[in-house]
Parts: sequence; structure tokens; C-alpha cells
Amino acid sequence: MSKPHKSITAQDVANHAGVSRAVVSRALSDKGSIAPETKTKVIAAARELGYQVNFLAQGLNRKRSQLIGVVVARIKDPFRSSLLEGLIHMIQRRGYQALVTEVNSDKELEATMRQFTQFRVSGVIVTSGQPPATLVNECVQFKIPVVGINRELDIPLVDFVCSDNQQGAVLATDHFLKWGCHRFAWLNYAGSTWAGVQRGLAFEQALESAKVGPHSVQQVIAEQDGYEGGEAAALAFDLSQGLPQGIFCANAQLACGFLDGMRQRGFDAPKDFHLIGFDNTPQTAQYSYRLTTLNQDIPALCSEALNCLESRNKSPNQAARLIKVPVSLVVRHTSPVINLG
Amino acid sequence: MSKPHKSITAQDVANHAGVSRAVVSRALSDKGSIAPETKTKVIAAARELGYQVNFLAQGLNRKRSQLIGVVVARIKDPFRSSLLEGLIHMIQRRGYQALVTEVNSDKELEATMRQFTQFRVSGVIVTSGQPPATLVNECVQFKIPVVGINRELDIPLVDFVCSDNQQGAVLATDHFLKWGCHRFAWLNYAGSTWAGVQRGLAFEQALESAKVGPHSVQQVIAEQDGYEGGEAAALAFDLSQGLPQGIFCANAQLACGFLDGMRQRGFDAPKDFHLIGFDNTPQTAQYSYRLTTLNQDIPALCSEALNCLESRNKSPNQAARLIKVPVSLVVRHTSPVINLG
DNA sequence: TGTATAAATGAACACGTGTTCACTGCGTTG
DNA sequence: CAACGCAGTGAACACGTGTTCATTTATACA
Repeated sequence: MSKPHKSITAQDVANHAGVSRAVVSRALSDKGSIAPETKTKVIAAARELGYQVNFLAQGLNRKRSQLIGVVVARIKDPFRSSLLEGLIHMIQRRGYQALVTEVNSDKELEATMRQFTQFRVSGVIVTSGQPPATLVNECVQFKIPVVGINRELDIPLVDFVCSDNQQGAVLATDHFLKWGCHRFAWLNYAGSTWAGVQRGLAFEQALESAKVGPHSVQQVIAEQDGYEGGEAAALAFDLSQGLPQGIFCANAQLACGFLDGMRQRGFDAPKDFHLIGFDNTPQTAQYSYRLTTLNQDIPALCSEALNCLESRNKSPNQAARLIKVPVSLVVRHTSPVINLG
Repeated sequence: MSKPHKSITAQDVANHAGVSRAVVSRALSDKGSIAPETKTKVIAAARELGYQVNFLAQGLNRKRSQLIGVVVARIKDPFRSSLLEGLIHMIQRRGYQALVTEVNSDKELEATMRQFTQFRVSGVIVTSGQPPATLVNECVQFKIPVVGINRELDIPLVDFVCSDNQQGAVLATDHFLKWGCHRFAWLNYAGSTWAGVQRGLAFEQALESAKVGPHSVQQVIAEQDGYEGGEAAALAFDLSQGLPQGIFCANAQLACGFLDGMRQRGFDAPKDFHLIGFDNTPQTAQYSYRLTTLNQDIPALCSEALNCLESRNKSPNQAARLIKVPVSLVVRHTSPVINLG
């Protein structure tokens, strides 16, 4: 029962089938030439013995494991966990395994990526932090493709997949304008991600294109991220000039917090202001919030990311790609549909 | 720039330091005897060349990789993502890497665990589904320790770490009784996890110990899990006999949904009923919910799980352990502190 | 000084796989 | 009948590491 259990190898299958080990490898990998009846015989023997390849040996030989490294941060954040779920799902679906690492500083990220190369991963997906140049170079030297999600940098040979923040800002702006909003604010937090900053800039730009002067646009920077940051920002909001009618949030957590903060001061959406946040997290759909949000197409983001990895695995030196994934406006209670009646 | 990049091996370090490869191995692993000056010389050479061991070769040789397989389901669920975050954090902290797999059926779980053995993982942590006997046997034969979190089964050589549902039910019951509640309900969903069922039973038992007759306890089974399940259950709740005063939920998502469902019918906590749910997820702390919850000690769960793995790696045949981790009552608005004034 | 003991080192093997290369036997063609 | 090509096979090597074992060197002791 508790014997050392010699694990069964391709050699065992070969002995059992009366062929050489090389034939076993060919029979199972569909490479090289092999007689049909030998093949079936070997496969039968393998099944009978319950043979399973040793991924470590296989990877060592191929100089590549079927692992894909995933870098994430703050997994419990609702959007991030949804993205991670999508990534893992897609990774498994395409026959890989997810090596997930949580990273909170760039130093950690460096150590992490080093370990990825030590495992000879087939690819690296970065959803947090910005890949340090030295490590990216290391990956490039090992011919390990790297792709970033929801960030854009100009790194040679590194692809990026990103939700279309510009389009999202335009969708939000149009919706606000249809409601007749004429004063605006946008909320972000100090030390925001690249995507957060980008969304704010895109919002300002979209308003400018719509001939809304910059004096009608107020920028609010919360001291921290997440619900608490948004709540605190609302509690500290300067109301001496009244509330802006259209408020745009860099992410859903900030938006929920901001809404709850305003409620504590006696204001609510859409009665007193309109609110649109990025990231259509499950929570935003709940009765207590019913936020109008910009939905990121998570399956598309994940699918494109893996496309990039596989494509670059085939031709490692192709030019870096930047793929923008469209977002869509999910209209809910905090800035409802416009009644045409 | 895009040359094949021969990766540097221990042999290269050996050549560079003018010793044999075996010495390199000893210098870096602190095993076997080695002259101090040779050691520093080798380490210097390794650093100079930027040598990093190949984990695949290392694992192949040791018959064990430094990977730990983690089985999860529905990652985007708030409690599950918090648990996953804690696990990954703890796994990295102890020098392993997390191989994360999402699983939705027992068939998937079987395939997954098979792949874990193919990677010769150092351990498997199951947070979803119940480990199929055949696969557990396979792991046992490979001497791969398996530990389950928040479930208990009687499987030889498999350890379990579980929040103390009984204690949680008692805490909730005591709190309800102090408020003078005399009619109760508990909410779960059809096809619940083992933990969910257990919590309901423990609640009934705690009430029975407090001399509350079973006719005062109502059981509600939602058709599905999560917020939507709880909301639907509240909307369908039979009010002909009025509302129970003390309502206990198997998890936080159900509780949030139930609360919002009741609000849609004009009821609210703690005005019309008291509500306590398991899982102190971030959302429950938010202003719109402020749920009184039972907090699971996630760091302790994760730490104990890894303790089990490491302990069983040292002595594989020790008796199966069941570790109960205490929970604590977080008193918030839906069943507030009792005013002694 | 000779010997026993310990420390330090390198050659060799094992881990399990994929792939190259030489070889055999067979059918085809000139 | 000879020559040729070709499908099928197995021996051997490479991947990079950890560890055993024999060998060499230095040290202590009688």
C-alpha cells in the first residue's frame, strides 16, 4: 500500500508492447512514421498500464513546459478575480496550465518572472505592474512570449491587449450629454494603474471634443483605491459649488464607494447626479447599486492574450501588437435609459 | 539579439570557476562537504554568469517539483477569491509556486489532479468538489499529500482544514437570542457545498441546545447560489406568518441578495429582522449592507493547510488530521451590538 | 615517519522524454 | 536481376540536475 511505487515510464509501455521506447514516443505523439497496427498496440498497452507522461521530463527535453505564467495583484478585487477566472479558464481550455503569482511590488515581479523562466513557461501574462525591461529581455532571450493586459507600453516584442478606454469614455460622455449634464467630474485614486489614468484622460478628451470647456470638468483623486477610497472621496467632496451632474469613475469599486459616500450625505443617483464607472463587476448589478457601467469583454481579452502568445511562439520576431477590445455601456439605474415618451 | 541563446547551465559555472559540476551543485545546495573558499568562488562565478537552476531538470531528478496544485471553483465569488489570494500568498511565502486549476465538475477535477501528478507537485490543495477516491489513491502512491479546505471527508491519509461551523452557529444563535429573537430561518441553496449544509445543521442544533423548538425554525432553500439566489429567495418568501426575527445565511452572497430582496418588498434589517451570514467578505462591510457576519480566518486556514502538506511530506503515513479553525462574529448593522444603556 | 582519519573533489549514473541517425526489409522500377 | 527508394524500427544522444562512490589530498596521531 505505501510502497515506493515505481512510476510507470515509457520504457514499461515499450516492454509491455514488445517494442522499443522510441516507438512508444512516436505512437503517442503522432510524429515520425509508424505502422498502424503497432500504433494501436502501443496505445492499448499504454492505456492498460495507465501510462502518463512525466511533464517535467517532457519539458526538459522540449525546452518548454506547458505552463503559462500569470502575474496578478490583489486577487480579491472583483474585477481582477473575474479576469483571473477568465484567464485560467482559457489557459486550461487551450491545453496549458496556469502558474499564478501574486505580486505587489516591482521587485516581487522581477523575482517572479525569473522563476517563470526557470520553469521554461510557454508564455507570460502580466495583468499587474509593468514588466521590467531586464526581465523582459531575459524572456525574449529564452523566446518566451510576454503579453500585457489592460496596459500599453512600447516594449519591443511584447504584445498588449487592452480594453478600449477611449471608446468607453466616449460612450459615457455621450450618455451624460443626452441627459443634459453640463458639469462633470471624474474620480481616480492616487497611484492609479495605467488604465485608470488613461480613462480619465480619455474622458476629458471626449468632453473637449463635445465642446465642453475644461472649467466644467473637475478631477477628483481619492487617497486610496477601492470602495473605501471612493467612499472617502465622496465624504470629502467639496459641495460649495453643488454637485456635478455627470460623474465618471475609473473603476467599479471606486464608483460603489463614491455612491455610498454620497448616500451618507443625503444624495443619491440618479436623483442628484449621474454616475458611470468602468468595470461591470457582479456587484454593480446588485439592487443596492445598479450602476451604469462600461463592460469589459473579459472572454475576448483572455482569448486575444492567448492568441498573442501562441502567435509569437510561432514567429518570435514579429512586430509588437496592440489589440484594443471594444467595451459596451451597460445602462442601469445610476444613469438610466432616456425615456423618449 | 535574437540568437538561440544557449541557456547557461551548472556546467558553464563549473568551467568558469575551474571546478567540476558536482562541486557547483554542492556549493549552491549546501549539501555534502565543500571547502569554504571553493564555495565562495563558485557562488561568485554563478552570480557573475547569472546562473539559475532549471526547475524542470531539478524536479525530474528529485522526483518532485516545487509546485503546489490548487483546485478552485468560481473564482470570482468574493469569498473564494479571498481564499485563493491567501493561498497563493502563503504558497509563495513558503517557497512554492501555485499551479491553479478551475474545476466545475468532478470529471474535470479528475483530469486536473491527473495533471498535477504529471507535474510531480509537492502537494494538492482542494477547495472545491470532493477529491475522487481513485485520484487520491494515485496521489498517495506518488506520495503527494492532499489537503482539503472547508470540507471534511473520511479519506485515509488526506488532511482537512475547516472553519469551525459549529462554533459559528453558536455565536450567531447566542447573538440572536440576546436580541430576544424567537422565530428563526436559515437560508441555503440547492446543491450547496458540504460546508453550507453543515452550517445549517449546526444552526438547528445550536437552537435546539438553547431549547428553541424545531417548529420555530424554518428552512429556506434557494434555487441557486449567490446573490441572485438569495434575492429570489427573499422575493418568494412566504410572509403569511410574518417574518422570522433571526435569519442565518450559509454564505455572504446569499445574505446580501436576501437583504436586497427584502428591501424590494419594503423590509429591512435590523428594523424588521436580524440577519447574520457566514463569510465576512469585503462587500459585507460596505455601507449599503453592513452585514453582521462570521469571519473566517483566511490566513490561518491557509497556513494550516500548508502545515499539513509539509508535515505529511515528512511523514507520509501519519493519521489523517482534521483541523478546525475558529471563526469570529463581526457585529454590524444587520444585527447590531446590544445597547446596554 | 608511518598510518589512520577526515575532508574535498570529480567521474559516473539516474531521472524520463523527444529526436536524430543508421539499419533492415520490402516493393518498385529500370 | 540489380538498383533504388521508402516505411518502419531501435540504438544512441541530448536535455540539466542531484547524488553516490571511488579517489585524492590534507591533517592528526601514535
